[in-house]
Amino acid sequence: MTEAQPVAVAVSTVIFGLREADGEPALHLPLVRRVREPHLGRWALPGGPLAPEESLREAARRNLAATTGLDPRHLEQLYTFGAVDRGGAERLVSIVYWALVRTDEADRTLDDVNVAWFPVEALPPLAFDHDEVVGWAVKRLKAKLEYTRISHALLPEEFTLAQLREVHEAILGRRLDPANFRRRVEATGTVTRTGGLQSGVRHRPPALYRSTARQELLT
Amino acid sequence: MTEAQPVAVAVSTVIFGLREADGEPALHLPLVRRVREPHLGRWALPGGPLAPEESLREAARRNLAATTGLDPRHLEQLYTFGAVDRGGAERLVSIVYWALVRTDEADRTLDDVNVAWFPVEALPPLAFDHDEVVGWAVKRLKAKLEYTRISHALLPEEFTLAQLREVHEAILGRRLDPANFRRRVEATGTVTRTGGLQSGVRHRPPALYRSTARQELLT
DNA sequence: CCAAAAGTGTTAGAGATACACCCATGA
DNA sequence: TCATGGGTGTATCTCTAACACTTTTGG
Repeated sequence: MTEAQPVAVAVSTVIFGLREADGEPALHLPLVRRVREPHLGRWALPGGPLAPEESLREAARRNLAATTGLDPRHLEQLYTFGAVDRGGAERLVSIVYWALVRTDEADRTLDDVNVAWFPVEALPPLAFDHDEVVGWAVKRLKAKLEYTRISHALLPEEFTLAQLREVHEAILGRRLDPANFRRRVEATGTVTRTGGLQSGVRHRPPALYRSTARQELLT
Repeated sequence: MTEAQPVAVAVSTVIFGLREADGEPALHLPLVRRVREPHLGRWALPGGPLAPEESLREAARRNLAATTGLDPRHLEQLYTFGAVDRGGAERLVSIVYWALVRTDEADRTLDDVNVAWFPVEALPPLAFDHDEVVGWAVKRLKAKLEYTRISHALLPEEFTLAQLREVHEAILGRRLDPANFRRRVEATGTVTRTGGLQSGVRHRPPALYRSTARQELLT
């Protein structure tokens, strides 16, 4: 199981961030326009070849930084695609990661005509089988929302429960009852009150929370 | 993202099957003894290099058949490991699948001194980081048991609910209430009564069931 | 005072769990 | 007939969803 193979290995990443759309936060992701064949001119997931001396995770992070200038709060392997007819002439095995970046960070994307954010609900035609890949990533994100606290990775250090709820609403695509959401989150113990209040709003000032310090479980 | 890389790609598989241990079914998996360096003589997961003209899934199935002679009822990608220091001198990316084989099939394993079944609870020291890999696979199996019907893949076409329950008990490592298990399974609609009864037992003959025909959702 | 969202209380329903009890068979 | 697991009934508990209601701010 150690023979060399004429197989190219690349790492790509599906990057999620929240951006305003129609006055409400909506799930977006950055794409890069391909500048060479195959699929020249099409939008694609940021990615590139695996360097011999870096781990898969490092490759994902490096590519992510190189193409978008972003530093993800969450980074996790999604799936490895390796169908024989995936596009180019030679055999390509593509290891896909998915990442979450903070809302405020998502606005600091590198300024490049070949990089742009798109709402997940309205993506352009993508190169290769990247449509399918994005679909998987969205599915995984929704699932993990239910039993982990990855949603914190999309918010700044301090946040209100309403902000956290809006994140969940944007990802799940449906409204959540504020009262029940509050109780459910507080019961999990994943958030802690900072003691501060958010002022400047024209209603009762909401309490600020932060993610409870705990051992991060890498997946 | 299409440059050739000096990286070897291999596919390995964690194969689960049920075998008797202390009169009760227990989760087992087959291992192969390494016949070359590195880790010569150690037990390892069956695997081998990816051939240029086969899909990842095909590679897993081929390797599985070649080393154990088995044909899995369930086969699913688990994770891709690619740390730089994973063992050999050269860089190796290892795509791991996990599989389930039927109990009756598991007894027909190829007769080879370098292939043997071990109970998951008492594995020998494994080559590379295969201990960790097996741990992940077990975790995934337990999780999927709750919300899919993969457990059927470990049983013959027709089975009693007691057999199905024993499968779950063996994997989860704890007893389940027969009455509640029955109702829960029947409520999901994943099983159908064949109309037959299992005779020869010295108590009320249990009804036979089969897995409800339905679109298989590949993961 | 009024609008708006924060935050609390309460009730009804669904699903899980524990366990009592009857049923059908082989020995 | 008895032991054994198959199979049914049922009370309890927990969790969730729905929604009424009180609180606290800015305008």
